Amino acid sequence: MSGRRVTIRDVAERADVSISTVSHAFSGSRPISAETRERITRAANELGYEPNPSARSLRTGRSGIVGLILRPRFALVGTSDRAETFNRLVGSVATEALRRKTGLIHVPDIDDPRAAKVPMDGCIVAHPYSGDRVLTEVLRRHIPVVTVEEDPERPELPWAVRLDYPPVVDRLLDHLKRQHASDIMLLTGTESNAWNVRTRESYRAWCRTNGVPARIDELSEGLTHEEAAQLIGPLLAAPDRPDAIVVATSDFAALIARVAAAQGVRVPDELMIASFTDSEHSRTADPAITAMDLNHENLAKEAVELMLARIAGAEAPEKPVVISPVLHLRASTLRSPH
Amino acid sequence: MSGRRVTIRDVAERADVSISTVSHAFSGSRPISAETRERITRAANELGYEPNPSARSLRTGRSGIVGLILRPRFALVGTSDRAETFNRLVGSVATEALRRKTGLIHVPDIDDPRAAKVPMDGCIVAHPYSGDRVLTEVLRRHIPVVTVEEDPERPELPWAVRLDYPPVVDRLLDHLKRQHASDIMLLTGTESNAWNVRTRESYRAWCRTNGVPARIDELSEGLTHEEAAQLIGPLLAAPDRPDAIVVATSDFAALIARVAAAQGVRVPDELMIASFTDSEHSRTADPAITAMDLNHENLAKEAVELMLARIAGAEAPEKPVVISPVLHLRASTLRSPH
DNA sequence: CTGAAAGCGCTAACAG
DNA sequence: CTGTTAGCGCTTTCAG
Repeated sequence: MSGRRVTIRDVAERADVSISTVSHAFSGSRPISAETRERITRAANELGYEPNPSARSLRTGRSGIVGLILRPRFALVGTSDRAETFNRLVGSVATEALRRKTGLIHVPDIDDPRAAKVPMDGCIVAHPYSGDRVLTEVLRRHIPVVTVEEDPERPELPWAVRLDYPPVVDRLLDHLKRQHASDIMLLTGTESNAWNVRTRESYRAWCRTNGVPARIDELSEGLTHEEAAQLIGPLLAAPDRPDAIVVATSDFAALIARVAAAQGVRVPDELMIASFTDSEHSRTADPAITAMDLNHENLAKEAVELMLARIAGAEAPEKPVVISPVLHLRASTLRSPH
Repeated sequence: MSGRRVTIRDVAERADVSISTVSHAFSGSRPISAETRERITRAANELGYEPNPSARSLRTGRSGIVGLILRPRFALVGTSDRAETFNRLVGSVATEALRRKTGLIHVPDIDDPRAAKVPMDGCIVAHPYSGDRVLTEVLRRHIPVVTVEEDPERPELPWAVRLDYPPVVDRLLDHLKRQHASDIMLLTGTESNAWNVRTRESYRAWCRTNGVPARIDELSEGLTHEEAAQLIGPLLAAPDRPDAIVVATSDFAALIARVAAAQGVRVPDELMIASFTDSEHSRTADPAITAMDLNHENLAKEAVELMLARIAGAEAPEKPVVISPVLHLRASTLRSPH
């Protein structure tokens, strides 16, 4: 093909200037006469010159690339609720990184020794688990890290963007109570991340405050819809069926709505349903399902901003950045006044 | 923080060997005595040494990173059918890249001058448009490229993995005909990529062969469900309603099924429905919808393999690699024998 | 089996 | 305003 890559030296030669002049012409880091700049630009274009990013990084100590590690194990292989979550977050981070002129590299598994080590200035770890193994490794390597949601066992890491669940969970539960729910059940996820841990805590606290017994069961994020349906069917048929269910994932919320319809349980009159993620499933279910939106766009925006600040040498913030989830009240929890 | 990054020099000093010995100990590219190797390994661990990827790339001329450019503009912002497609492809490419010890970098917009230039050995461009602008730019820069699906205007590029639509489209249409469809309508997408262009061509060819008029209308991939429903409603209410609709995207197929149900049009007896992507929507629709699966996993696998071969200096293949889409016949096109 | 040294392409002092 | 030069950290000849 094209014999050799063209370097800054070739451009300098052709424009009849020194290589440092070429370098500065590109970076704009010192004044260059219009005429010289013009000659350099032409030479570069004619030769098809592109600066070598590795050489630049080696010299400057910066690659202009941040890594993204998405921890939830069901992000890729799970159902479409997880897929949509994954998508929105990755998409938002990518968009924001682009806006900030920063490359984004997908780091599938940092401590797979086979994985190519890539030059990153820092790394965003999204939705870490309790005592997250990968987060530990990144810290050990002294890679500047920002987390999206905190590691529940390491709440002290200040370089984090987190969601403030309690007020929103309270608002949801208060709302259900006002709609005359008397037996609100929580179907929590089984992954040990902040989303599950914190929402569960908030639910428990609310129950305590309101003097009602907590009623919690698990519905793993990893279940297929078939498996989940197997568990939901009996629950809705049981004599002690709750009159409101808050379920972690929105696709299972939609599934509950379908099972309820099949069993002749009326939503919201006999059963209210809400979920802790929002997606196509909750929006288009019949009836539409009340859901807490995780505000991925803002999480991503703040995370990238924090990352760049950290790379630029900013002081550690006092506290993590706090984002509020957004509650969408929909028909599944709106009983008509009798 | 940690004063300075630790380099190969520090390790050499501490292990009391030369830096070249350290280098070779890591790369295994020449015999090292067990004892020396042991000293080096210990020193490296104690110091927390990690080779600098930029220095390595600069020296070797390889970064071990390939870029992924996903072209369809609705991949990120579109509905969940597009999201699922995006997901499966990115996920599959990432997985395969990992298996091959290759880093994967997300390239959002190659010719945005603001975007950081990243070191990539090559670049996968997925689902290019006709005369794709970004593909042109990548070629101009002499970046080794492999496309997933061909640019319809550049079918001659041999470094491509493509889907072989005609046989599968024929099988689908033959199947519909055997189920006594007499008026099969195609609702094609409006994006000018191979998927739309080739399936449309195949449909036209089949109509010609079978001596029936082609009946094509457009349904843009960019429409919201509401907008699409506005167009579908009248179509199903019209006196010349087709008795089978093949629609590009699976979520619109599911939407058609819902609109049909609402209008009392029985599927599949009065109307058969099929789609040219498969997703959660087609699988879980009622009735489940016949769909063509784009086989993203195999596309990704072959694309990564081709990319690595190309980087390694392999000869250009004679022809693109050809993958077959997979047809899933489901209830939406299975009429009970009368 | 090990060491010395050249240099990948670029940036940033420093010196005009 | 422009040129010279010293490395960034690593791999890889070439010599032992």
